[in-house]
Amino acid sequence: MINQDIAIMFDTMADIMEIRGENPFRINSYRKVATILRDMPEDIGDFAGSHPIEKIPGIGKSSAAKIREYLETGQMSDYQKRLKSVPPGALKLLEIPDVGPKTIARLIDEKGITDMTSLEEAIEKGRLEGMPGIGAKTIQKMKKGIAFVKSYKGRILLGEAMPAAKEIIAALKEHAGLKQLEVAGSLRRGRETIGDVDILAAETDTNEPTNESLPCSRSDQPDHEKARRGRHIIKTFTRLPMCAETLAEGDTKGSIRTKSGMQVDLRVVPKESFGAALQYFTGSKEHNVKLRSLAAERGLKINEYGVFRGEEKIAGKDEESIYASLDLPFIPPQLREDRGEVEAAGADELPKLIEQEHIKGDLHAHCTFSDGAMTVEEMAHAAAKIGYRYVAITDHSKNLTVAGGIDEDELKERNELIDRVNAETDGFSVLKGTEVDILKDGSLDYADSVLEELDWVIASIHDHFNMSESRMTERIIYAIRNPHVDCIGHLTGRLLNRREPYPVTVHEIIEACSEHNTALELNAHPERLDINDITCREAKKAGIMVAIGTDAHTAAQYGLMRFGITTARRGWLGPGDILNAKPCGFFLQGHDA
DNA sequence: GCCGTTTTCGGCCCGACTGTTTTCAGTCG
Repeated sequence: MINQDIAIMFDTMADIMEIRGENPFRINSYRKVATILRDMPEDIGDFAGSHPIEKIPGIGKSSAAKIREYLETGQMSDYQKRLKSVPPGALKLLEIPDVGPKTIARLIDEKGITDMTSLEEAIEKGRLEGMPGIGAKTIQKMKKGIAFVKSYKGRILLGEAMPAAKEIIAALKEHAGLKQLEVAGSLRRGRETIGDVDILAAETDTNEPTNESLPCSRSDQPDHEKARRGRHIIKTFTRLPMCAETLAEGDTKGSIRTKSGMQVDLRVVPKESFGAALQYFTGSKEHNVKLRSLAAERGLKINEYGVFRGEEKIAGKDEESIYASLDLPFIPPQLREDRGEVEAAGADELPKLIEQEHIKGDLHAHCTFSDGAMTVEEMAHAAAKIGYRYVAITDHSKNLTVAGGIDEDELKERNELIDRVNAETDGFSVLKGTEVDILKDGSLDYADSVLEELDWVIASIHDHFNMSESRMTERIIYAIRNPHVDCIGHLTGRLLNRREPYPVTVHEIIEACSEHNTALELNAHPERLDINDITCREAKKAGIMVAIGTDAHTAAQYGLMRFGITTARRGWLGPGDILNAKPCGFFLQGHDA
């Protein structure tokens, strides 16, 4: 995708400028351009064909010219020039924790370091010793950091980070007697991958003054007493059983690496500032910057302790108060990416977002007929038990032999079983479904006469990933045109940290879906989250419905629905945009079942 | 480099922790 290619160039230029010590605000604007390009649903080349690039807020004349040059020539001369100004391996050094641009610049200029290998060598030979400001501890940290970068396997998946965070919160509640604890950061915003886990704790003390009008620094509490309590909480944190290494341990902040390699930061804040701190540490940075500029226009100042008019604290106990001080409604964490949510909130046009309670069923599940681990009955009972009204059993089709895909006879047998299960159940239905393979030429793995017997047809790609973008797109559109196809499964086939998405022109798919009234699946498995948040939002704009499915192969995986919901919320989707917020009857219309 | 219902120049968020420091720079979020 060309947007991603250009975004990487802008990010790389920003990295180089940091090492070269250029104006931080200029660097920031380069990073912003990269983010804008990544978040753009459409191809920047297509966009540039009909719009001036500099009309995009955040992209000015200078960046637009760079982008245009690349679109026209396949080259960006500023990028090439900047690349030559640092050793090619030096950028990788930025990934080492606690090693930043200033240090790297000195390593290059004073010691001739060019990459990770030469840095390791210099450390081994003691060549860094005696550098002013870089002592034994810093060198030791570098060594550890290099080992960490080498073992690094990518960002942590939402589905791994959330349970880990919950476990730590439970342990802190137990060992430190804390009541108010929340996940913050990108994990709270529900990003599909997370750099590190942020947790926020409020000090618990019944004697604490709660007078909102007092700035926190004028609390009756002696500072040393607060510091002592904070330190105690942080010490408890760094001694939790899951902690493998302590990275920092202060009065209000601690940082550990867990045994599974995750960095977890804990911050302790006064109770009366909990909302301000939660808002602040949830981010995103871009969202906060926007709020701060809104505050500045009103003569207010926001920091992690509250909202202040001069010395007077006017908000901070909860997040609602922070937004209210700016005359804004509460903005859900999943929207806080500076993608228009602050403006929408100001105009009272925030969408009503999908919630777990709106979900009436799961539209993607497997049973023992294909590669699932549980029977139709077991899957049905488990779904009914969590309060669903239906589940679609969507076994693989015969082409997908590795996953036990079933042929027409087996499908018929399974459908008869589903009929029997449904006959015995009240208020709950099993939908007769399939996840039918889209074959290489776009045709489907079952004939129309077979598909028309089913309540719910997901069509998915499971092979021939290496096609060109245009052929892959045609292949999927061919399937969309089949009137029996209700939904396209995991559109891009990506596996986070493991497999790149196959190339597909998303806006053409969306157009085709819109034309043929076909839904897109939001596969809720944390490795997939496919379609992603950006595509969700595009689908909504085009009026396409989204079906959240967990791809459950066992009943326990119904719980993955929450990650799908989070992603849908990030895509601004509400109950009206989600197919499985509809009642069961919606899926049975037109069928005999 | 970007932006402007005060502005075309001057601002762009800011506090905690660490290490190597005699008062602060670098890193991080």
